Amino acid sequence: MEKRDVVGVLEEIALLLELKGENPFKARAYVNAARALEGTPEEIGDLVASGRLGELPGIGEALREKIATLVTAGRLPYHEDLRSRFPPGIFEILRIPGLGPRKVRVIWESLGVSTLGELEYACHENRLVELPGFGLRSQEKVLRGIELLKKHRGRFLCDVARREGEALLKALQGHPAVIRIALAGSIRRCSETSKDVDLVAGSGEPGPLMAAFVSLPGVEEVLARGETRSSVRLLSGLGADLRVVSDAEFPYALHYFTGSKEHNVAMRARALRRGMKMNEYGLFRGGEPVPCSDEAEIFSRLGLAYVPPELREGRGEIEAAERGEIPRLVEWEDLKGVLHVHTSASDGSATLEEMAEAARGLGMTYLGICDHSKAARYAGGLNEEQVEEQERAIDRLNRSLEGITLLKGIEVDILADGTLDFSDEVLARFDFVVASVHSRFNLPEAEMTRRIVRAVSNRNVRILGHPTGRLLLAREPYPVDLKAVLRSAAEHEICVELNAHPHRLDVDWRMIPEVKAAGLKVSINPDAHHPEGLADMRYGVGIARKGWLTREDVLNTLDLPDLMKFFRG
DNA sequence: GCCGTTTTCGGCCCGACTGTTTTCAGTCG
Repeated sequence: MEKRDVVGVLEEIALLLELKGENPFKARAYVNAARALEGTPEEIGDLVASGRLGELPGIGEALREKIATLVTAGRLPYHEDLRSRFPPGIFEILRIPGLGPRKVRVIWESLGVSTLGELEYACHENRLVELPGFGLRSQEKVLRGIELLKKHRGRFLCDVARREGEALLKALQGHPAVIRIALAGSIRRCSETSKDVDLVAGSGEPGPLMAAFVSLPGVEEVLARGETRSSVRLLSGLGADLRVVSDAEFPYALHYFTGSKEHNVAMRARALRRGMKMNEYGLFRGGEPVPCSDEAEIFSRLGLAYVPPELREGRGEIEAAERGEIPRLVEWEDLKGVLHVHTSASDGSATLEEMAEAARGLGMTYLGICDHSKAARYAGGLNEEQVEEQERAIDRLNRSLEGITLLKGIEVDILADGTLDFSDEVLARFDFVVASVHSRFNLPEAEMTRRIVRAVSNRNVRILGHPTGRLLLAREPYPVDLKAVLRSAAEHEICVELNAHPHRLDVDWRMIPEVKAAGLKVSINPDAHHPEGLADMRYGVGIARKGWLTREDVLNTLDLPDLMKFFRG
């Protein structure tokens, strides 16, 4: 069992213990152990094999044994026992905002409700109102929460979808029947969420390939199986489709199944206007195929410059391609450094040094440390003394580190009135300041807008962190007049964060053209809380590309001297 | 369930907010 799976089981045990009404600190211990595992760069198999698992902080005798069982046996009877005490639907109910383990337990025990659908029905019957600790308002809130969940049901975050997709790709790539194979669909377009994995293969023998696909180890259920298309559901709940065409048809199929639907409609209409017909099997003029060896040639045959998959959203990319105005989009290799990461000084799990090592390993030349400020108590926010302490630690490290420079930053909380969590004198000490909203998300739009405008007007602030506060598939953005915020940000020459954490991807790519139009640069920031989190910047690059950004539009493509010039305003 | 020590068990992050209640429990970040 992989580390990620072990972490998942430990977190689920914590939840189940809380549902059961166990000592909450016991549940916390499981969460702590999960964090400890996530935080160590070591392979979990090595830790178990070498008997060093117990050396991790928060893992004692009992957890050491349970984790070892999980890793070696792939399952844990303790976990399965716990799980069997509750209906499976209870996990979905727990995802309703405002419902924690205690309230869910009350609902389940007193109403016998065990699925989202039953709960919705119970709300409509006014049965929640009667329960201790509940009332009319909480019932309405639960209903709104169910609506939100239903809206997102069946969608998966980009990191999950990509991981699953790449695993399938890797498993099939070596198959002797495969000539070409690629990920298509929303994953290839770097969408922030996906419903399923789309794979397209070119092959002369679809039969054996399909047989291999439907019997891959991650497949839970085969939904459909045919010669050209098979559809399965993976253990994770994610769907996966494999379409097999001849090798000659591959470029057309890849384009067609990459989408988006809007892009394809526009492309087919264009083909018609030019006397051709286009579908997933080819491009035809008068019934005769127009041969293309790759996607670029298809675009070229239609009089278009190549359109990168990220741009294929039916938002003017075809018109731009016709004019030859598809920009050279920003690439991973353009990134020079990382801004906005956390360390164990606040709620991260790694030290300054470990984060620096990881950033250097990714080829980055600077790393901006941005732990939380003191108002973020839940996240172990730093006070003024701790900030000074960290400053000294960074100075010490910078003297010994080679190839990478640590920058002194802070993610300062924007307080409810738009003032910041540190005085201007303290903020002025940092190399740069990221200002973010972490509380009071429910202010009316006008007040929220005033609040953030005030924050970005502070001369010490250089970056506005996760500008809309959304959590993908979980929390809507807070109401805010983003255009007004962008105007103010432009006036004060600050930069807008593209938070690359897969749960955020905030600012939304649909808004990025407006950010650029306002004359603002975007900073692709991982908001990493552990070393592996730095690689999330890849998702940020994908989103930046969806927003039509070039290297020049992205702050952290600057070399350190130019970056510091920007920070000093 | 972990940890540190008071070496055998008590404390474990905590304040704001919400909706319930009439002084507080649960949830969230």
